[in-house]
Amino acid sequence: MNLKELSAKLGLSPTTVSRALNGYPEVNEVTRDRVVAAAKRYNYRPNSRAIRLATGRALAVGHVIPLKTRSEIMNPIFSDFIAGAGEIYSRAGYDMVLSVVADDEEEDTYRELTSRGSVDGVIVHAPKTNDPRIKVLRDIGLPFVVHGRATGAELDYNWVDVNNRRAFQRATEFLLDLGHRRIALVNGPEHMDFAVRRRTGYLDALAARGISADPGLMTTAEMTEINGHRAAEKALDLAQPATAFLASAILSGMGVRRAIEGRGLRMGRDVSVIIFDDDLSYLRNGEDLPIFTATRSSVREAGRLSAEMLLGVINQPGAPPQHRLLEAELILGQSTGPAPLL
Amino acid sequence: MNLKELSAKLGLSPTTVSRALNGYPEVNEVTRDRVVAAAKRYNYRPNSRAIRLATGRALAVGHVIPLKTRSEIMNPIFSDFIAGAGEIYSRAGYDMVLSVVADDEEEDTYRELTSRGSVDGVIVHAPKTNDPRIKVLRDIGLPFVVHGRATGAELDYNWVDVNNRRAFQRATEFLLDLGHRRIALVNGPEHMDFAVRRRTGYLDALAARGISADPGLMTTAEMTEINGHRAAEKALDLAQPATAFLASAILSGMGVRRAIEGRGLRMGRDVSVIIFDDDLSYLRNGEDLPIFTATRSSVREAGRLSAEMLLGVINQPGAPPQHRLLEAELILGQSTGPAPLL
DNA sequence: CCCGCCTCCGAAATCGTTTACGGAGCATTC
DNA sequence: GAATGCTCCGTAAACGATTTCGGAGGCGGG
Repeated sequence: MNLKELSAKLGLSPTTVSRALNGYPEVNEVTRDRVVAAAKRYNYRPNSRAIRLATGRALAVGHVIPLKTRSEIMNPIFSDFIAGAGEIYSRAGYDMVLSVVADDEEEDTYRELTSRGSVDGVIVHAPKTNDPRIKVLRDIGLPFVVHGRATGAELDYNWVDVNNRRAFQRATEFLLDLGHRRIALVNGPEHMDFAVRRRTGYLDALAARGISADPGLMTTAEMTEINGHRAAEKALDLAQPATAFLASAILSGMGVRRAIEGRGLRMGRDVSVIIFDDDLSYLRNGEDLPIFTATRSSVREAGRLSAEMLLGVINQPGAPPQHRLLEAELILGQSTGPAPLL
Repeated sequence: MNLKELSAKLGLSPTTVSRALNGYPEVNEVTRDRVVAAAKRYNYRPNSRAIRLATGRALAVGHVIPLKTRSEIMNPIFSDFIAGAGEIYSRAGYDMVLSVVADDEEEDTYRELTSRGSVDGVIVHAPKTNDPRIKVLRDIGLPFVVHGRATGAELDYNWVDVNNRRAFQRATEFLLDLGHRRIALVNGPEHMDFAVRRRTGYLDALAARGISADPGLMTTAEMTEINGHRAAEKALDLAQPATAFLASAILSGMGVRRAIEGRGLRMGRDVSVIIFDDDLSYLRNGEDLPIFTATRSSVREAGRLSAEMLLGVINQPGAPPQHRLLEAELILGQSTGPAPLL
């Protein structure tokens, strides 16, 4: 059942039927009702392919995912972010198209997507410091929103980000207030922008108290359980071992916990741990009571906000760049306590 | 730069240019070369919206994701499966569109997707026993492939699945061979089809040795670290505690391990653990040496196979239903050993 | 020489919508 | 009573490709 057939059944022109269904004012209300009723009755749904061609819009947004052997982006964050964004898209009648491409094809993919007209905008995931994708997208003229920020980008752009620096600064201060002086940082990969910001926050807090950072207490690696475990082992083996940990992800935190308990120590009493909790649906930080004290910010919510921003940008081109800086909340769990007296 | 402009520049008709670029035989090779060169030179890329309308194909496949508050589908599996499938799609020039919808809207979404013509086929995720979606899709006539199987479906359909029953049967036998008699099953939610099959495998292996299953050793819940921990605590608290565990996911297994080590026991010596390892990119089972003994089957590979099957089904309608049953390999890690002597 | 076949190309319809433009009918205004 | 404006609807041209149908020209065969 297409528009022509429906209009024939109604004895109207396709124009009027189209206008009636799309809410245009130049159609009598009684005919509109008649049209709407018939559309429902005959189960008419406009062909999206035709709409897209006629309107020149793709009614779709893209998420480009570089398929690295190193798994940076295919990370636990991803599915929850997608879930949040997808919620907004489907509500707005937009499709979400995912492109999984080889690492070096990402730029080409953006060009393809625009010149073939398959998307109206994209979300940029996992920005690195000085990320080249931003310039490329600006040059192409494809609307985009970055989930995170890319320090060093010369041009302004749309982004949604968590205040990573502040979060880790607060977390560090909290540990310092508890008397901890040997605080280990179990950070993510530091070519990622968020990881740099978190380190900065950590260092700022230490500096503010006149404590010099110990490079031996700082590690950077992909945020897996194993890496967390390894980093904690190392920090606990030091002559002056760490009494507290700041972990960039709940998985790292789980590794840290395992290292602590593996030594017969108790987390929250002997050693304190704070994690960054993205509030993932299948990696919950406890149920009623949080296990880890954490800086928490829902990545699903970030997905929603990014999607909303992108749809806004698409529908009002020429508007000034938008920014949304979310503050992570500091939630108290069972993994922190006063520094043990020596 | 569209087809008309390009053909004007070449002094040819749009027809010939289209044919030249699409490899039709009725065009002289020298003109074809000329056309191809010009297309590259002017950076011409055919508008996908127009192609879709003209050919009547969507050149896209859908993945419908019910957005449950209970997070079943938004699970760790998801992103790796998507990565595998997306690889195949982009190689074939297909788009992958994700629809995140409320639980009760899934059927409507399928109808919408077909009648609006936005996809050529879909992948069905996380089938339950007697899953209603299969009948719906058959009725609609939309090509689909199920990742997993739905016991009790009356009609035949396309699927890609792991031999879950066999995997858990072998794992159980392996533990029995090591002398274990109190083997706990830490299963996933048993309205999911794969969970039922795994339980069957477990029970079959026990029955074959004349061991009656102890309901107190069997738990079923979402596969999180916390639930794994809880289940293990319970099984270790029994009067006759478990000496071995069979966990349905690596996350559950991590919880089991924590419970074991929390009691000062050592995994692999005092208590054995086997997990089902989906080979997730960010939840690796060790690095060189596997931590857990495991039945392993790459979910990313399953994504690839499902996508290939779906594209095949789309391009040869009317072909008989296809099936692909993958066998999980049993890999030896450090988490299993002979049952302790009493 | 004519017919038929093959090679190569073009005109025009088609896919199913949206939308610019115009026009009929009626009421209002001066 | 003519001009103007408003309401409501239709004609036809887009959108940018594919595809059906057919035709011009060259070549070989009878």
